[in-house]
Amino acid sequence: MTTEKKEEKISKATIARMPLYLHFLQEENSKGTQYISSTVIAQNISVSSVLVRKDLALVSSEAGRPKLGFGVSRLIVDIEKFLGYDHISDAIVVGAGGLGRAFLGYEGFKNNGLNVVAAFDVDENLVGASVAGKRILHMDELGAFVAEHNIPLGIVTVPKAAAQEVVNKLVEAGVRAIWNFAPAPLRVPKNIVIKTEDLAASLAMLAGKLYKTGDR
Amino acid sequence: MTTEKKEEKISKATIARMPLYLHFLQEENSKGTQYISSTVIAQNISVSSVLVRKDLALVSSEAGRPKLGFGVSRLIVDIEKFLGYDHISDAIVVGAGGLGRAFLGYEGFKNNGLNVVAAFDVDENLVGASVAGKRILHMDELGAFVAEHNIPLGIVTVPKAAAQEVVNKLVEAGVRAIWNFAPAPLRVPKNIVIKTEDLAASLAMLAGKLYKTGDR
DNA sequence: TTCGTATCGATAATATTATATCAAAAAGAA
DNA sequence: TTCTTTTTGATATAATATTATCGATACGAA
Repeated sequence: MTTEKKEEKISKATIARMPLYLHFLQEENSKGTQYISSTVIAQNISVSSVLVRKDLALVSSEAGRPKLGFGVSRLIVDIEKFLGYDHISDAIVVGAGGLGRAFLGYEGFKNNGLNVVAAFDVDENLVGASVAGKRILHMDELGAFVAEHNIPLGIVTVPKAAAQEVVNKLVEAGVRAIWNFAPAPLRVPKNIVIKTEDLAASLAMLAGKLYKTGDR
Repeated sequence: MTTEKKEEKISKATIARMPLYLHFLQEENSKGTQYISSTVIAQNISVSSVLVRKDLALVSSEAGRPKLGFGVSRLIVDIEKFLGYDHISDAIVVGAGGLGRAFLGYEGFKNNGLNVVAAFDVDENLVGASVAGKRILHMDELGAFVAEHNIPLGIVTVPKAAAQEVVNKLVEAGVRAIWNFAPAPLRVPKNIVIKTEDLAASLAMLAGKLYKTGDR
């Protein structure tokens, strides 16, 4: 079945709105709402209704119906599929510090299709311990583990100085994507997908907005 | 001296690039580089040189010099000032779960002008404990603490269900900005600055890019 | 001192993203 | 069935962000 789904370029801004749509739709769904209009969605997400329709048209093959709106459950399925929430994939965390252990202990990402299965570190005091039933293993075991379990995603929570080296090891081990929380821009081969979570930049925006309010 | 600095609207995209510029400039500075051209910066940040000049013009009053480029140390000072890294302000964390304790234990944000001084929770098993010398207090003490220490920023790391209530308490207590890590859109009065860190959306972008590479 | 050149900063052109407008579709009432 | 109304989806417009172009500046060499 060569569905030949035209893979149009979907902007980051649109992707970023998808979880908002999804969240609201799930809420409505649990209230028993069957159909919903773009106007209602728009008001709750604080965007324009036209934008809602454009966004939804990009990820859902089912068109909205005049006078009725969009089918809530169908939208949920389509958005979840688009976001990859419909198939859970495994991930490992490298760096078992505070943030790394938080990832180990947090089950919430299962709702986002993400299952963290183990952590890795070089600190002998941490290696061997478990958090929420998930082991902390030594970095030396990383390569074999990734290969054996075919892990597609590595989450990097090590200090800045170690980040590039860790990323190299992950790439070598065979992960296809990296979610980086170290405050450093990293270099990866072109076929590897990387997203650096720049909390400093976020904080900067917060500070910037505070500044604009004058009260600093 | 009414400098009357025209506070132009600086886009989020520009603000997000500032930490990248800063990081690179600090690296160059430590290597002893005195002057640097927009072209060189552009190559390292992977943006166009024109954009670099535009961005820098927005935050630095000192102009670049033809044939030489921009003064590195001066740029660092100006960017840090713009980002608010030059004056450290205090913050509290609400929710002493994995992520909340990670914030308590992480000193790195001091470089970004942020000092986390205490955490709050309702769990009696956590209240009274300390992480990295910082106390975990009971939610009931939040109001008095914020008022007494004049805390401007609250970091929310509670589960989704509790997030709105916590935010209300923070606002009532008198914080002026909120950094929200709960996966929920929250309502705040207009004079309060809020930034929701939507990790689900980030993850979605990662998944989206992976999808585009076809190898899913 | 003069010249050649690297670099900036201003302006114009393009690309991207969001909003406004409106004809067409279809549910539900009369 | 026919009419009214809501809502979609397509197209046009506007706003924003990025890139291209080019004259002006000043460093450093001759």
